[in-house]
Amino acid sequence: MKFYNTLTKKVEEFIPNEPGKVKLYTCGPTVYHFAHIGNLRTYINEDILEKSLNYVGFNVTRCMNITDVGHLTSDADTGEDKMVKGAKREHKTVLDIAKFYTDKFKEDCDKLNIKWPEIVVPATTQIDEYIKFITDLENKGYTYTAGGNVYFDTSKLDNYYKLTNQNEDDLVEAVRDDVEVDENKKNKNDFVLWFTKSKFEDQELKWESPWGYGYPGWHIECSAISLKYLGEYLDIHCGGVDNIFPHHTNEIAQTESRIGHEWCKYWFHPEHLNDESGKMSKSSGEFLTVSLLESKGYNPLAYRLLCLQTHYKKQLTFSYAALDQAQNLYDKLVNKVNGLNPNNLNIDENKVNKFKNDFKESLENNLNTSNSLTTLFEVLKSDLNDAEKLYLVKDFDKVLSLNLVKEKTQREDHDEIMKLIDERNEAKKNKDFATADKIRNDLLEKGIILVDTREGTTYKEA
RNA sequence: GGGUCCAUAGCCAAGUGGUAAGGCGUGGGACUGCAACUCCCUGAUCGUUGGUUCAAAUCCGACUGGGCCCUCCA
Repeated sequence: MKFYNTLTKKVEEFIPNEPGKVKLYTCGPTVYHFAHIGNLRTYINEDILEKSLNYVGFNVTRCMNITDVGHLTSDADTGEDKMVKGAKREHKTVLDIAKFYTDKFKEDCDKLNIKWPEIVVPATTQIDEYIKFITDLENKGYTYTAGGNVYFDTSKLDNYYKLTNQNEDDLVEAVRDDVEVDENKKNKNDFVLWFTKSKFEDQELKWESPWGYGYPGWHIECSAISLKYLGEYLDIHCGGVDNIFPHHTNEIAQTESRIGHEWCKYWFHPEHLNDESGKMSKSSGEFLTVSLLESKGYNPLAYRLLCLQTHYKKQLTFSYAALDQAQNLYDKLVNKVNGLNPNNLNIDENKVNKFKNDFKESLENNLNTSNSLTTLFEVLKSDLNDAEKLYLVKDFDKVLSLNLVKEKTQREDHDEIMKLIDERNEAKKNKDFATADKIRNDLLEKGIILVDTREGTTYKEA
């Protein structure tokens, strides 16, 4: 298995610390609002990574945090906390908001067939861990206190920038207009581990600590949760590209300072979904959620398919034209797959294995999902028998997760429908097309689509 | 200013040195009472420009054009 490693800037063969086992950490969502489909693209690609690792034989343990504390608004560094803002908007407490949007996020993941990690940890449940973590760093001399806050002193590190190839001289402070320079920092890339002096007046969640009543910095949660649940040797750390600096850079700094050795060898960063103007955001442009797509008649899995057609290291610009294409393709795939009739056919292992191998090689080659889809199309076009095709579709769908095979459970009114089909065929024979079309349309209104084939007429559900 | 990702037909795209996969759409055809479904056929010399090479979309340089990051973010 090879994939692009941000740490080395190369596509590399993946070798876990323990043969056959993978410890995978993914940065989770900040649950102050609905996720948009751009957020979800990252999780789709991380899902593909996890399932591909499983497909080629690894045993994956995955952990994800839920950020429910301490994040700024998108508007200004000096503004309200995102969580607080969400709470005010909806007249709820911060933790109610977090619960609500965590549930919504999980629903979106379910609709997109993104597997929910076995370990999911809300940040607010681990305050003791952060305090232990920061105390350790303090004892080792990596911190200082200024202006009421505890900072990490990056000058103690030789290779703070190993993830990004930057250097301190070229770093521009407060490059965004809405960010203020923090005068308390000794070095421009130092960052806060524990706040007691909030930038926002109304930070709602605070805890007692050795440094005073306050709340954790923005980076400590992922480090602490990862160490606690996955140990000192992490195999892969994931997150959207926007996390590379400063979030992941700071995670490496504090974690390796604490444990005293290299922490994680592989860093996986899928690219963003953009809209015409660039990075998709919740505050500008159309707020594209899974629910919105559904309300417009799209299947969420058509969006998943759209993502899989593109490589994860390539930015994708969202358009309804592209989504329409994906929806068309999705419908065609489902039609083809469900037209297969595997009864009483045997599976020839040799013929099947050739395709399985192609599929696997595509995934192993830096998660080339576009090519793995091509293998799927080739299977459906090939001269394999229907049992073999269905077997492969099911096998591929372990990774693709597009629900291509609809389980056929017979409807209660099956006999009734078949009777109507007979009546329609009788009418057709008598050239009474008015009656024939009426039967077809009546059934369509009930969500039943008639399918005429050479072998006769069947039906399917819309 | 620095870092980083990208640039292939109308659209989505694969391609990692040997002379352009696949998909959607379009157009044509088969099937059909008409349709839907399905099936067949149908298109590009790869942002520009130098260079390396017998050979480059693929390697190197320059340029152009996009996106992202430089303390919220997926």
